[in-house]
Amino acid sequence: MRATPLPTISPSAATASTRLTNEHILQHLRRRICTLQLAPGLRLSEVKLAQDYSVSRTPIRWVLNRLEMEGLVNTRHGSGSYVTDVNWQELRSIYHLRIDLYDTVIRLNRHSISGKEMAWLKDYQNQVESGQWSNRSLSEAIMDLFEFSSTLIDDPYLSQFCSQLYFNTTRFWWLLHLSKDALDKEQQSLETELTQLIDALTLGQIDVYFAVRKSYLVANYCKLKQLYQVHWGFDKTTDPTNLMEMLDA
Amino acid sequence: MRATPLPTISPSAATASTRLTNEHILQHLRRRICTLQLAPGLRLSEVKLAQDYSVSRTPIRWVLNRLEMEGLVNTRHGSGSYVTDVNWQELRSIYHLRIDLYDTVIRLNRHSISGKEMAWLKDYQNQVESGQWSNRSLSEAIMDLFEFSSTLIDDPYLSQFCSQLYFNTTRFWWLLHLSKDALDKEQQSLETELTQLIDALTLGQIDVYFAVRKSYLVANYCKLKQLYQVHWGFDKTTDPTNLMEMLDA
DNA sequence: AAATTAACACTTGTATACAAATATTAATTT
DNA sequence: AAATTAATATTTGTATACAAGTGTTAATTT
Repeated sequence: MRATPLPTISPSAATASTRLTNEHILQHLRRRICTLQLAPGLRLSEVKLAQDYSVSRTPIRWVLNRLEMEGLVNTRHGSGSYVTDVNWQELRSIYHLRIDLYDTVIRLNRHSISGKEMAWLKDYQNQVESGQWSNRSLSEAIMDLFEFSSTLIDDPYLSQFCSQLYFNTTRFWWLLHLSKDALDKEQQSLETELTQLIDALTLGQIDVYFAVRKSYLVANYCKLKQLYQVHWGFDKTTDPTNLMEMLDA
Repeated sequence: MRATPLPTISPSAATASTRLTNEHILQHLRRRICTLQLAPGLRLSEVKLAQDYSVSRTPIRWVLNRLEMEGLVNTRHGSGSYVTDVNWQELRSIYHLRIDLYDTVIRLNRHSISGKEMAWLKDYQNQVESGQWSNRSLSEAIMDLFEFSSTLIDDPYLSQFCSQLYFNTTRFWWLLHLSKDALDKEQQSLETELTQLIDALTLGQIDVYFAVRKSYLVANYCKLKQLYQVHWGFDKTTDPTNLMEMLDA
């Protein structure tokens, strides 16, 4: 169920025969941040991470640098590396940008679908329809779909940038899917989106594919916006409310 | 003449009292790459750079990692760190993306001009009109204007992304301005652009500011495209011609 | 003489000791 | 007892020795 398979080890039991590459550690740590296993505000100790992944501080520092560039971590000399938090204002900006960027992708992207890609998506669809989904597993599955979609963007700069913005918003997915009811609806929503996406690729219309993706992003943004307004009033532009406070409420 | 003043030392004579920060080294090295002082294909030795900037390999490796993420350097284990080269295909993609992104900036950016920014631009205009400009100095001045413009983009993600793309195209500026004649025309072009930019800011129309910037980017792209077509024929999509070969011709 | 192989020099990657900065705790002063 | 200050522990940043990989050169073999 993964576009790029992650090593299935738990980080604290990294006694695998082959040493983990820096890229693997980066992906693994990023996932843990994006799925809220590592909550905003949490301090990440370099020595602790080094022990967890059975490497020295040097590769860990490489990974933390990457995560800092991506905006997921904030390192302070003598203090620690902290998982970043985002307030509503910043979150809204990122969503607006992501929505607008989809138009750029639709205009510029000239990717032609391969059989392998088509097969991946159909296999993914089967697994989504047949599986039982928890909060966590569905969240990860949706990340898998995003990562697959980003491989359909030919321009490496654009693809990477879209991913970076995604990583900074996906943590808030949890805000919308705390209840069992919301989870079921999300699964249904994903299934209908998948049929549309497959239809688009079957016709070879990559632009339609991303148009569908965009519409679901907009829908998600609207839901989040509504949730925010219900709980904290309308358009407080100077609102410092961050993710952790929203989760607590 | 700099938005963010660089230390004026030459890198080999870094005997300054205060140690250079990593950020300074990064900016300095990036400038040297973007102005072709460090040509595409060149191998950068970590120990050599460490000596030049009077630091150990550790900060240098941090800088090279950043430059690799920006796409300006390519590091290979056991071999070296090489300044990247770009072929026409890739260059065109980046230009298309940059042009399209200006529309995103125009749509989303809500920056209000401060007196300080206005003053900077007018001072810049004075210096451009009064100064004598060589190839090198005009190239650096144009980079200064870009860096100033990017500070007018509020969204940090969008601003940084635009900068990254800029760094990957600006090296080709030299292709268009090898002759004294082209240089003079470029200076005149810059002067007229500046009056338009100042007019836009005076009226508080930041969107117009970036519309002007966009038009000059498009003009530059067209010039480059024309140059390419004259020398290497039309639309060879599989053309591996890179910057170094174009400069040689 | 040509091809192959082994030895060596050189470069980046990792691990680790130490330096600099920060956070915490204990001691001191008021 | 409260506030301040000094001492200590903890954390990230830097320098450096060593490991792993690469490229070149010289020796060896055919």
